Amino acid sequence: MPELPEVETIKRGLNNFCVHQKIKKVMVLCDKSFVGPCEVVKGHEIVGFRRYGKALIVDLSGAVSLMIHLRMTGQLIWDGTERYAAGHPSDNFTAELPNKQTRVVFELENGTLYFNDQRKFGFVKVLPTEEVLKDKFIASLAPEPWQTKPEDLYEKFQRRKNSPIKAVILDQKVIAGIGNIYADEALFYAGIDPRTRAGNLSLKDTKKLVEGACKVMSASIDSGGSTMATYVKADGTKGDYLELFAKVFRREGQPCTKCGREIQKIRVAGRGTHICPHCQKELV
DNA sequence: CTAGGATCCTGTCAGC
DNA sequence: TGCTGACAGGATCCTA
Repeated sequence: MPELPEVETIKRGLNNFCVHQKIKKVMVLCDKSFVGPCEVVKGHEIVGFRRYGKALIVDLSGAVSLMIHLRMTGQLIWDGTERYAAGHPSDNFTAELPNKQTRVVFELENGTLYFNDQRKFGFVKVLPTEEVLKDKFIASLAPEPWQTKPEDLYEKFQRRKNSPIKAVILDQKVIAGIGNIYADEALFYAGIDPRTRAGNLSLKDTKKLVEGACKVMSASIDSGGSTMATYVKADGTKGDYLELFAKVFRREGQPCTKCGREIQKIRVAGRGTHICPHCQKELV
């Protein structure tokens, strides 16, 4: 679930709450969720946080780093004098921890950091700091939307010309950080039907799509990511920031904010996909 | 090389 | 109530 804006939100929060603290103890409750020797982490201080696409890097003293990928259902929940939680939105944000979905626990000096992950697709991986950039996933990441040159992206679209454009922008080797929410939102911004073959986008279409990705992601980061724990709606019920800015994602059956026609949910590249059939045109 | 589908795992929800 | 299948904010692996 968590995409670039959510991971950026986590990074900023943890930098605020956890940096410069020593890791007193690590508990691995699910072997699959922790790659590498967990003993080497103990006793080291958190030096800082980095983010590459959807991957979070925790740099520790002793030239050791952690790479954390939340995949579909990962969450990082800081429990100190206050709670700070982000990632896949769920009751875990406010629940008693650890619980059934807790996979790794980091005891720090002023609180505890929980890595929760319902589906166990995510992981924490230990590696020497100098090898972070050599990690296969990190090394193959394309530039993020703000650094993407439309000309380069256009080239990649030509190479993948027969795939639906949505499938192509979900590929982290093509453009980094986009997931199912922001793919739908960026395509809506650009007025492009997600089923359009990538080869049918012009350079102008490509520019518009990059612009859309930048705008929707910046807006999300500015509002704290789409999945903060703290958002309470006016009526007192819980919500997430998603509903503050999403124009199509999870809005099937509701009117399009531009034209009033009904937002539809379809299936593209094996993923649930939300479109306005009137505002988004299939390019041929 | 590309394109498409299966797969990892747990949980929830709709339909019968 | 219980069962079944579909689906889920990701990425990789396998096959053609």
